[in-house]
Amino acid sequence: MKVEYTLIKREKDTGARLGKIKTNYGEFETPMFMPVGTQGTVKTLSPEEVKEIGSGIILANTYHLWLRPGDDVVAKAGGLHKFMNYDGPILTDSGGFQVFSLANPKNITEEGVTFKSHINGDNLFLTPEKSIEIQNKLDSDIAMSFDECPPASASYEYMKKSLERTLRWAKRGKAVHNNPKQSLFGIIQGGYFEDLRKYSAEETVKIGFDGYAIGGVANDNESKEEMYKAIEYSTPYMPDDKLRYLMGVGDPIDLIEGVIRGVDIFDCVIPTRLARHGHAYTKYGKINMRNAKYKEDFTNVDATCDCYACKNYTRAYIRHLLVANETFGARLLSIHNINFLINITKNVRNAIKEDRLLEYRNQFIKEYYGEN
RNA sequence: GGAGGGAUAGCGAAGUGGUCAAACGCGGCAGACUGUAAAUCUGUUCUUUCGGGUUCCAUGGUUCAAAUCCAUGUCCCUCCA
Repeated sequence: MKVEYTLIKREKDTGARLGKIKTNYGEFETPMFMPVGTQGTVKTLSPEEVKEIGSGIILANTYHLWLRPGDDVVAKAGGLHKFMNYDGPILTDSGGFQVFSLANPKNITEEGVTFKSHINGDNLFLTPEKSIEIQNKLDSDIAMSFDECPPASASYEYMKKSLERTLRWAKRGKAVHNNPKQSLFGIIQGGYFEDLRKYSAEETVKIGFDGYAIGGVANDNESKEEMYKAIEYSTPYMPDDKLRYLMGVGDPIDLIEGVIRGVDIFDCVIPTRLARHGHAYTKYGKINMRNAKYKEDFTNVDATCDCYACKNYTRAYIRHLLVANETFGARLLSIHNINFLINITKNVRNAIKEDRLLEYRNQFIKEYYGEN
């Protein structure tokens, strides 16, 4: 089956959506945060741990799995779920973001994109058809259209040209998509230009997908205000009865602001990357757990947190692990940070149910950014 | 007893007359990170009232100028008896 989205209610002040999504691998409530497992693993965590944290769905990457171990290997294993022993829903990104993020030389033409493999420098050619074909084989629950994700600094003219090509790519991808169990999502581009976002959204919806994503907002150093506007420019044109996915966004406040603007799911590498780099989210802001001041801090990372790391380990111990380069430290913080974001989405869901989302947002900001 | 090598910042290690407050690595202290080329990257690390001040085992010397040359001492290492 395709994923089925049900809109349960809208929050009274903001219109934020509480929903439910059904997949072949179970259902979960939205808003939801999706941990990133680029190479078929949420770095340092087992699939069981990811599920225990309460994550409804994870993301894996077409580009990376195509290069290694290869989509054929995954297909032979029986698909990505079996290959990585994860029986929850999986969304695969199309490799489109890698067009933006991977090192040059790269050449973008109507036909597709020429990459240099980041692993061995091989020349690679990825097309919309190829991306969908790979995702069909990976057998994820949700495949993403192959898009171009231009830098935020791109000119209006380039953005327009790029977005139109992305629309043509979306059609081509849809035309070859042939996995009946897999949903296919379209991606809205258009940078921070209101008319381009509207145009991209309307045209993408016209093509017709099982869900829709907003792309190109987490590219480079845009301000949060710009990013929020790009979301506002997009969501009004996205259908009520389909899942809305904001790609690459995961700063705690951005999750809340995204939901307020009509978004259902998010993905982001940041909780796990920050964890590996020694940072932890807390109710009172982000902290660098490597700092000397935690050397003899025998409290847990976040007094309000009930995750495995916080229930069992102290800041002093985790700092020791980080400083000693022990992977267990990165693991504990990955558990904690993902838990923190998943918890935000849980709090957001409750706030929607109780029609107090703005109140929740304001309280969160006060505590997270306040002096404390 | 004899021959040779060495002592440089928290540690390891470059530098062998001026461009040296002294490369580089580690360690320390901070910062960044938003569809993961990311357990990565960046800054900083004698002292200072930012003018300077005091350094390269110790003491004395040569020189306009010494971490670098000379003398003596102390300690360490290797080899031969």
